[in-house]
Amino acid sequence: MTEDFSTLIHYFERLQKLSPASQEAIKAICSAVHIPKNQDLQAIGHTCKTIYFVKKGIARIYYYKDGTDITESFALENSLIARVESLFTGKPSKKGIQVLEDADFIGIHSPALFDLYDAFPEIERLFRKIFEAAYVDTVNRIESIQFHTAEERYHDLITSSPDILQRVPLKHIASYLGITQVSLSRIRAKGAR
Amino acid sequence: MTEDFSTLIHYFERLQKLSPASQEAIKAICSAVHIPKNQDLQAIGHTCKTIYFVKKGIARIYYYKDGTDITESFALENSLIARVESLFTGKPSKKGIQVLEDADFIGIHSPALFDLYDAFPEIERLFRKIFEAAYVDTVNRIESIQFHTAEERYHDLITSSPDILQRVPLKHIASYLGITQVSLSRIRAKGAR
DNA sequence: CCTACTTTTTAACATATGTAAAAGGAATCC
DNA sequence: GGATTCCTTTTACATATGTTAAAAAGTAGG
Repeated sequence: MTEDFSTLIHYFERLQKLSPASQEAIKAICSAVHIPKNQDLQAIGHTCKTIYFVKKGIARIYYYKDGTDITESFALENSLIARVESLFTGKPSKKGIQVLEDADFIGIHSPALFDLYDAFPEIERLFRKIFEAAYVDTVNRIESIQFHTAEERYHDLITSSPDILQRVPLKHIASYLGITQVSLSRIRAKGAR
Repeated sequence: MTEDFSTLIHYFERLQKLSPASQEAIKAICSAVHIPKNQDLQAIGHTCKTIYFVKKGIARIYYYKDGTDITESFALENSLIARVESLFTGKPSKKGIQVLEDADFIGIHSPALFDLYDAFPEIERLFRKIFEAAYVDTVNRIESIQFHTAEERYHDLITSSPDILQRVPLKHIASYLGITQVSLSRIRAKGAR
């Protein structure tokens, strides 16, 4: 095990102080994963048993709705990505994770992680905090989707992630915003006027 | 303390087995609250420090968006309600909780609850599970909002909560669905044809 | 460099939902 | 029980977004 998981431990420690024993326990269930652009990190139909940390690159969670490809979310550097609706229910996910730029991930094996909760309450606490924060983000996103126009959401997105336009195809941004490519094009044309 | 919190303990035990000591610790930070119809259980601007369990009645979380009253969610009997974006951040909430039918709640004081996490890991685990499940629901709700029409969401709602139509004003259902009363009326008229 | 493929834009038309105003119903209060 | 207020529906019109198709622009491979 020569891999360097310190980036991840550092990320975790900003949320929850971890004893050396906890840190080692976490590292022991991590693995490094490199995936080239346009490949799937996790396929549709697969039950999610790994939480990924993005060291480098971009990934997206996507699924098919009536035959069209929908992006549920993006994950950029220094963030976690997982299909929680499968992770927490144990059911196969209707969603996949695709890599949009050659990417380096750290994978955390979730059944092993959940086993650590008994021996290391601070690890359970860490992930409680992580998912509480993700939950709050998701509640706020509902407000954003439901009560802002697609145009407002587009401008919010490029404000919060200015480089995303250069890094992911517009069609994925359109489906992420809940609109068609055509609508997004119109919005962009309008903004350029 | 003559109050009966056994409904709540029973609700919790379906998710996580609790020792008698944990049960007593939880009961010690609970209180019974009765609120009449149309009153606020928690006001807008107040920092959320109580998680409520609905024993009887209906409540909704609401806020104002450009002056119009928006319902974020409903809570019926045998469910928990809290403004998580305030609960987990400690910031004042822009949302309030209003009672739509005379209601009986059990309030759980959240700072006291979070203090229990150190002494009772199984209580921390219980609430981790509760909020993980709520998180999954919220992720699924985004899919529902973004990729189903208002009409589909209306029919989904009355399928999953058939009695809600009789119990809450349509205007709240409309804003919950992300549409105007007028649109909801149109959808209902269409269905009756 | 040329071809093929993918992505993005543009155009024309259809539809769902929003806005505003008015009217009909239902509940509440004195 | 009449008046008032709130809730719901209806109408007419405006607008945003969807759908389909085609053109244009950009990208990748031989």
